[in-house]
Amino acid sequence: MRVASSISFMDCTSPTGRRPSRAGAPAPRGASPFRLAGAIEGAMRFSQAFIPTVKEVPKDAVDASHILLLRGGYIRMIGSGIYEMLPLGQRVLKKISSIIRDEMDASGAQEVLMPAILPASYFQETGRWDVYGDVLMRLKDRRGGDYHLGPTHEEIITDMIRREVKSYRQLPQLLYQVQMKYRDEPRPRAGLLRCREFLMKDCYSFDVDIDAARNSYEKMRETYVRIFDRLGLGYRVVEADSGSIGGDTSAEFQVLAQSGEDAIVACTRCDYAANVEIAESKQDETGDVDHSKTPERELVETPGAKTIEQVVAFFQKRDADFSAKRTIKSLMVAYGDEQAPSFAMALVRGDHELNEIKLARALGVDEVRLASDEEVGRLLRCKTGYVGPILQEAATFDGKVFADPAVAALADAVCGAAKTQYHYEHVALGRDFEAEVTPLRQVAAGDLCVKCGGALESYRGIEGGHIFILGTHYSSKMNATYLDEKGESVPIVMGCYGIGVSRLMAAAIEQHHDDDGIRWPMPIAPFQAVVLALGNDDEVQKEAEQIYERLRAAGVEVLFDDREERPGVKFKDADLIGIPIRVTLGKRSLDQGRAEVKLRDQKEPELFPIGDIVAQVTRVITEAGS
RNA sequence: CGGGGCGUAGCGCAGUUUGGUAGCGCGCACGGUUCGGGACCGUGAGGUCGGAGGUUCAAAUCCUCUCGCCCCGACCA
Repeated sequence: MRVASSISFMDCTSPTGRRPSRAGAPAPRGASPFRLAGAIEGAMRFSQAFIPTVKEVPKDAVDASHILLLRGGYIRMIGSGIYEMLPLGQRVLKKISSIIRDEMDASGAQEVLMPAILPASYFQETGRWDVYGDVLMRLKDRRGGDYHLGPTHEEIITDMIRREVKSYRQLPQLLYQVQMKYRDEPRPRAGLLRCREFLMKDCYSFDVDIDAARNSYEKMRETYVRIFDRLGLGYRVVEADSGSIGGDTSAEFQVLAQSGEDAIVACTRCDYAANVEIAESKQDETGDVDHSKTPERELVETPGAKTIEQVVAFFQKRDADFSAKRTIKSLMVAYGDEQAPSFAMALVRGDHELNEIKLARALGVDEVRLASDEEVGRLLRCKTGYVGPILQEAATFDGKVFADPAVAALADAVCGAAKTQYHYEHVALGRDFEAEVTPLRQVAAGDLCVKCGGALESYRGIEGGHIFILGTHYSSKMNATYLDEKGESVPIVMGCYGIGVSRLMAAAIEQHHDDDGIRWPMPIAPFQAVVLALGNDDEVQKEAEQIYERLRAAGVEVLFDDREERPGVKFKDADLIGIPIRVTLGKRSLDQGRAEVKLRDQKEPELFPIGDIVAQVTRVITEAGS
């Protein structure tokens, strides 16, 4: 065992593993006036910490953040999509939420805490008890009453507000909470990125009218920008679909990462950025398509050519220049009542993808789905793969047909003949078939920006935050009204603003890691620095301990690796856990009166006189900001 | 919900085809040697083979049912 240092009184436990006596603890914990900005309480000895790192890759983990959180001893899974936070994980969560709380408070929002377990009546009031379906974690109490765990809290907070707010004088209000949310996801995956229980900061604004609500929304947008900046994450604010939460205006804060679930496009020239679900690009030229020279339509037998790829391969045999850009992809979709669905046909150019959300909007419905093979057969009398807008006689389909502008721009195209094993050659919209022209396709890299005409780039992102103007969607359903100056009853205008706290912890790793482990941005690292004492030389141990004590006295969150482990083990663990600053002391450097400082982001260490270490470390932390 | 895969020691895996003493690596405990990038030698502890039922003299292994986990898709603030 190590020799106790005379200044180790602030330790959680003494080096002997026993608690220090009260009398020996002059400074109350958490009272250090020297704490650096962004620091949370705590320094720790590795030998006494609960940091169970593992060498081998857990078999069920695939994503970098999942693997590293498990290996680094941050989290453990106890059920599908349900995780425990170990001390390191909890520290990171605390740091992220304290930055969030700091900025939320600064924006004027007030923190509340609502229950996680909710009586069914609130969601029944807005219809979400049914709409949310299987995603709601439902329970019954002993008397058979219906309850559920909160997936989000619009109804509850709207109720809180409607009971108390009666007058315009009581508005605006801006309330938030940091709380566990529960969603029975169809498929939890990727560790903390998609859980059934997750930590979320949710905030709700209540305003007198839409203009005031826009103000709140703008204020939150700015607050979010400050939060994401402070977290040290690379992100884009993108226009987004509002989804099932309702409302019109919304923006997502997307943490950029190759492994992200969401595809987004961003302009290389201006600030336009959007989720591909709703992204638009500059309209393709559609005016004056000249098909006067287009040859007569021709029915071609195309055995086995079911996919665009196969069709292209078939026509390339005659014309080497033929490409998917000269084909029309025809898709049958079903919408409306699932018992008796309606059908529509969507046409996009062969090299484009259909955006179902855009099609749904064109149809004026919430969602559409691709028609089944059986449905296509019944409506068109042909197999999928040969669908086309020019129907054969036996077809019974009489729904709407929509075409993307890029299809309208084709003067001489190939499309399915709506007859199994056949395609048409030389067809053109307006001559051979009719369709309503509206943007339907998924925007892709290289398309032109709707705002400025610049080229769009594509990224992948992880949705870390989402802000919405809800309007009166909830307040009108729940009768949350106030009396205005004229004494008239008016529905409150709402907004809601979420940040996935636990998800951000994983997102940060997806964005910041290498082969050796995590590379935490300074503001959210569980510790700012780690001190490694190498070898079992008494002098080295003593000196390293002094450095550790001086760092903590200076307010640095520091982990002291005092374990009786070989150097390699300590280096590997330090890299894995991902602490930004590593201070290493070994016999060699001690003999020169020096210790080594290495940043997790850098390859090479730097040697400094031992007396300068504290200054160096605090300088790096200060420069990293938070 | 559709498709695929996997459940054997704390972790990672072999053993299942062809039924017959449950194994390996890591980790853990003890002793020794080592000590700047996951050391080495020796000794040792640790397993209802996911669960239930069945076939059999005999089941990790064959059959039936069931539970759980992962991946792809569908879905998703």
